[in-house]
Amino acid sequence: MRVTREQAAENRERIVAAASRLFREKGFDGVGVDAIMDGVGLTHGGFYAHFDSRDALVIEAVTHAMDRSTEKWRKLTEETTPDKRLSKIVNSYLAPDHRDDPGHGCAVPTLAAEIARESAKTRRVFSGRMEQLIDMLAEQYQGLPRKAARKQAMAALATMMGTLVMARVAGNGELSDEILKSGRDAVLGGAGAATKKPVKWAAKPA
Amino acid sequence: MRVTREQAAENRERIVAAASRLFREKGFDGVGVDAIMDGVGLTHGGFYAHFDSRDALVIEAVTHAMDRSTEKWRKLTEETTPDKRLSKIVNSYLAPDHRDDPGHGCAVPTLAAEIARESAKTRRVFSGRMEQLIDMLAEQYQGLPRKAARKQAMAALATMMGTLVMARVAGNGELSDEILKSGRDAVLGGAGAATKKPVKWAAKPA
DNA sequence: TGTACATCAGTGAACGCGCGTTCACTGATGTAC
DNA sequence: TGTACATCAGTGAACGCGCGTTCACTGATGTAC
Repeated sequence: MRVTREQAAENRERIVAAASRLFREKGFDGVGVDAIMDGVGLTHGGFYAHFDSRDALVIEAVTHAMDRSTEKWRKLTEETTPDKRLSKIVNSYLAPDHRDDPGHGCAVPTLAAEIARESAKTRRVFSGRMEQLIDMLAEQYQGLPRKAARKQAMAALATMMGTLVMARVAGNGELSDEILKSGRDAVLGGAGAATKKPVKWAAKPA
Repeated sequence: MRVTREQAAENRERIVAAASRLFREKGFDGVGVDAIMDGVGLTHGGFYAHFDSRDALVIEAVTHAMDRSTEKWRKLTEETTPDKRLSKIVNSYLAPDHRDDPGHGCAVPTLAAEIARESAKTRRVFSGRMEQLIDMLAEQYQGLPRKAARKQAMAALATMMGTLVMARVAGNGELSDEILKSGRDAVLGGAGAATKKPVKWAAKPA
């Protein structure tokens, strides 16, 4: 039975949102068209009224997830004073809540490794969104020249997403929390580390 | 037709090695039993003379890959003076050669995100091998107390594997090389950065 | 404003294909005498 | 050391299931007059 144009548009958006969440939770190969449409309360046959193929949805779902992350970081910075923005982002990213709920979290730790194996087109789209996150982080390194800030931002994102992946592998116990903390301290400068002054990241071996 | 016990044992090892490489290249869901056995020159039916199930092979293949990484790092440290060991490991890890050949590289960037979704048992096994890598890195932070060294090592591995994932998403062009360099400099202290003295990792925003 | 017709989002069955697993069979290896 | 039999790694066909996609159909929405 036909529905309103408006309703149809809303359904389409809900399919993208559901897919976006399910892919982050179970991976691209862990979720079928069936499960996605179930998650929206529709039947699988109707899927192709909205998308040419499952692959087309994959791209949309991933960009949707990435845009939500950018949005979230934007909100975080807006409600925080400039000197606390970096720590705000990093602490919310490397928090148990984020670790334990990949479906609503950043798509880089959950899907980037799989995207690295996808077509050049898909990788380019994702790459572009990754650079948006990098740019937002770079803005937080105001004390550094533009290029150096960008470099710090790249390494920060790599550390953040790598830390989250490793923490998730470790589960949610002591080791996992330890990993999260190591990531926070590495990016933010190690307040509360073993020594009084900030632990020097990349300390030279004795 | 039956083969020597010796031959059979060798075939088993070759199946594990082939699976290990193929999983790293294409992901757990990107390779079937068929393709693995093809890679060894056998037919798929014979697979079950060696393994109870495909899942059983997955665990063996992953530990195989991780043990090869540990072995490689061990060799690298043995042939290098203590003060250059960390940079030796990091530079070989964050090199274009490694980025462009995931099949023979570290399993953490290629498979950890997928393993995070596997059973607790699988995650525990992988976690244990990850800690071996962390321990080896921690040994390179001789100037720090045991706990601080371990913490640096965790963050270093997170940065290294995160950097590799992001570099692979970016392909193998300019952006990808830039990402690789940001990771090397972050872990090793930024020699060759925009400023003369090492860029302070985790520089406080102005 | 009301009526007749065209459109098309959504339904549910069906198709085709890939993949993990099973199984009867083969024939060289391993073992018992 | 040689012979007879049991074992079992490997073969290739077949099974069953899940999944992406197609399709005829439904009936409310949108449109033309």
